[in-house]
Amino acid sequence: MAADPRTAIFKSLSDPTRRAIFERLCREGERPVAVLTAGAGVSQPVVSKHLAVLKGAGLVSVRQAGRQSWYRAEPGALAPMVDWTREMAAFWDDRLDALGTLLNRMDQ
Amino acid sequence: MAADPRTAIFKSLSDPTRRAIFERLCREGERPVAVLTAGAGVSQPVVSKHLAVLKGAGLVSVRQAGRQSWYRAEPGALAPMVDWTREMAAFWDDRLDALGTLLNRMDQ
DNA sequence: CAATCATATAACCAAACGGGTATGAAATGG
DNA sequence: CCATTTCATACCCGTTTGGTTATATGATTG
Repeated sequence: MAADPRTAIFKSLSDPTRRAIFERLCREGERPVAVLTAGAGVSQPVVSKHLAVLKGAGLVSVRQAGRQSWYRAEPGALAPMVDWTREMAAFWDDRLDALGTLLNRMDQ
Repeated sequence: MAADPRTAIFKSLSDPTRRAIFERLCREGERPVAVLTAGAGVSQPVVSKHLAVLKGAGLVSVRQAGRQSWYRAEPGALAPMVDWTREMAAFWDDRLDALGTLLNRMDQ
């Protein structure tokens, strides 16, 4: 999709429909396309395209089982985004700017 | 911009030029538009528009000083994104799926 | 083998997006 | 008070995006 993995991740998650699909995969585990389509609010081809975008960003992977495609969330793919956030937070920390608030949230 | 704060944040950060502007504000602190334009690789009006988008997502704020507009990053505005990530990580944790990897990164 | 089911792809469309140039508006300075 | 600086806004343009319907492909089942 985008050369930069960060851009690919942010772009993938910036669409509500697509993010909702990813959320479902996080909550419910591996699911076939038909199940994801039910309740997505859009047509099956649209779901397939969203899944392709998420796959392009590495956020999901597919397992073929007969005529079904089982998609699953790939947790590790969010790492570049988390790292970037920590990087930004470090700058604020350095400048004693809004110190702690976000870091506390990240540290639990 | 977008009703959902998460969507607004992800969308704002999904453009490389816009994200670079935000990064500079995180690194360098408060800066006027002219300074941000230098090195942005795009024209001043484009920088102003990107800043407007970031402001719409709450990621930056402005302070007017004479004819200059000093923009600064707003750390706290990333909170919904961090919270969402933690939420997703919790699901993986619950399902003992790819446990730890990302959480370790988030917890330092 | 024919029919059907699950998914992906193609073709298409309207809207949003990221960029540009031109202009407006407000503050500053000679 | 006129010229200049600083920024935002308006307008335009090509591309991307998110959605649709129609169709192709591949696996299953009768």
